[in-house]
Amino acid sequence: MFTLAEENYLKTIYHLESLFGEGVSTNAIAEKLETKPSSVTDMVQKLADKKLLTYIKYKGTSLTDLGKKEATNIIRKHRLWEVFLLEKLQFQWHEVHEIAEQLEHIQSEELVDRLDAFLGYPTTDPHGDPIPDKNGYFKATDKKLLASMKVSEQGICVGVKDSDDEFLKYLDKKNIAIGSMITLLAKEDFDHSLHIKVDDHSFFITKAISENLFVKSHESE
Amino acid sequence: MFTLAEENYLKTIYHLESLFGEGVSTNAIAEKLETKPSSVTDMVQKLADKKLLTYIKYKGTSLTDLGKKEATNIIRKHRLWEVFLLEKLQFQWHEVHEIAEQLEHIQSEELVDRLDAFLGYPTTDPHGDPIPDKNGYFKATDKKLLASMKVSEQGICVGVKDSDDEFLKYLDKKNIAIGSMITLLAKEDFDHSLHIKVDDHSFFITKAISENLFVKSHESE
DNA sequence: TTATTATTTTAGATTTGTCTAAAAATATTT
DNA sequence: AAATATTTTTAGACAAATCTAAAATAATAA
Repeated sequence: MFTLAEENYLKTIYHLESLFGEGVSTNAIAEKLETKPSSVTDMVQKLADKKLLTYIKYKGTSLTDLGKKEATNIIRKHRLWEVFLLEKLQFQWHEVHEIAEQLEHIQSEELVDRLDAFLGYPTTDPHGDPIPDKNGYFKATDKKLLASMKVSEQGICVGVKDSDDEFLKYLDKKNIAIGSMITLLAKEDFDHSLHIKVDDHSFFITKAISENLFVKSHESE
Repeated sequence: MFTLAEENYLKTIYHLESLFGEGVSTNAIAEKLETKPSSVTDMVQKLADKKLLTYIKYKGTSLTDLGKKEATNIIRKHRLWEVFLLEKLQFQWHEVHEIAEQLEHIQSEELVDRLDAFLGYPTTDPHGDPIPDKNGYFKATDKKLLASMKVSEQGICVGVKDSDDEFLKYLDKKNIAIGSMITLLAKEDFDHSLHIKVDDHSFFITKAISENLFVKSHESE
């Protein structure tokens, strides 16, 4: 249906739009896709011709409903494959994204449906992000940053904010994964580091780490 | 490492070479890939520059060891994905090839190794063809055509010769699959049709069908 | 408000993989 | 062996997606 390049543009514009609102700038897209602004202008005009987005010169672009539908479908595929890689093939957290970037472009609705069923219709991916259903519908999760927890509160790890490779490796090393039960033992006011317990093991994490990990309150479950 | 087009050429040339011997003709490649001979000439020269094959003008091409290694790796991936689709996602026989054509191009050695392990290191794919190991090594199966069986002999279905879509649908309908036990009840000399028993069900098949189904003698197992 | 800076677009070139049409080489007939 | 047919290659063109360099527009500062 769409080329690889087109799909990557749609996905990127979708993400930028949900982060910063309508009217995504040419430079923002170029930076995310590691390409030149002039290339973005070309492609955006092409996608506008195909009614996947609206584009006003010098004013940025916004996806149409059709474009959003395509984008969420690609995101659905990406996240389902991530679940597959992690749960079925025992990949580690930081390894799944790159491979899912390729798998998300495989064209077969039947395949996606069967994969979905095979995985037991998961609703979130290994990063805690929701997996859209066949119609592109999904509800935002009630996740919050580990940094916002109160002392003695318990939370279940549901994802990460920035999936930096080094960070994901750190999590793997510390045995923090989706579903890990995290208890906040103490807060250090001086540098905002946290003393936490994961499973049976307790240790300290820096402020930066705590602001990059999403948890779901254990009470709310 | 290689582009999609390059990989498809390598795979096609490998298949043609194993069928008809060294020195694959430009037209043969063009026909298989549904492209023009002039396009083949261009690509073949490019692949020769990359030392993946040897090419002599007007004389055809043959894969180098490097080219064969690449080709068998793609075939390995294709066949592993076919097993996955059939065994894990419950696809039918005739549906797997087209999707595997896409999946075979996913780049990740780690992924292939883990998939291999996840599937239990299968040695043949759903068409009865051997799956090369990591080093490209595989041994030819001792399969033979159903048409060559003797009356009252038993065989296990191991694959098909031409995987025509209609034919695979026919097999699905008749409940003939990899591993099916087939007993030859009788041969009709007049039209060479066969009376066979599959599991508990017996019926007639035409000569054409019997010459397109591979079995492995049950004694040899 | 004018000058300067940053962003975005246009124009033209490049690469990959393809095509058509014509030329060259090889194979087959007569 | 010459004529004909087939196969293969070359030459030149094209679409997709990208780039560089220059021009146009918008935003910011003096």
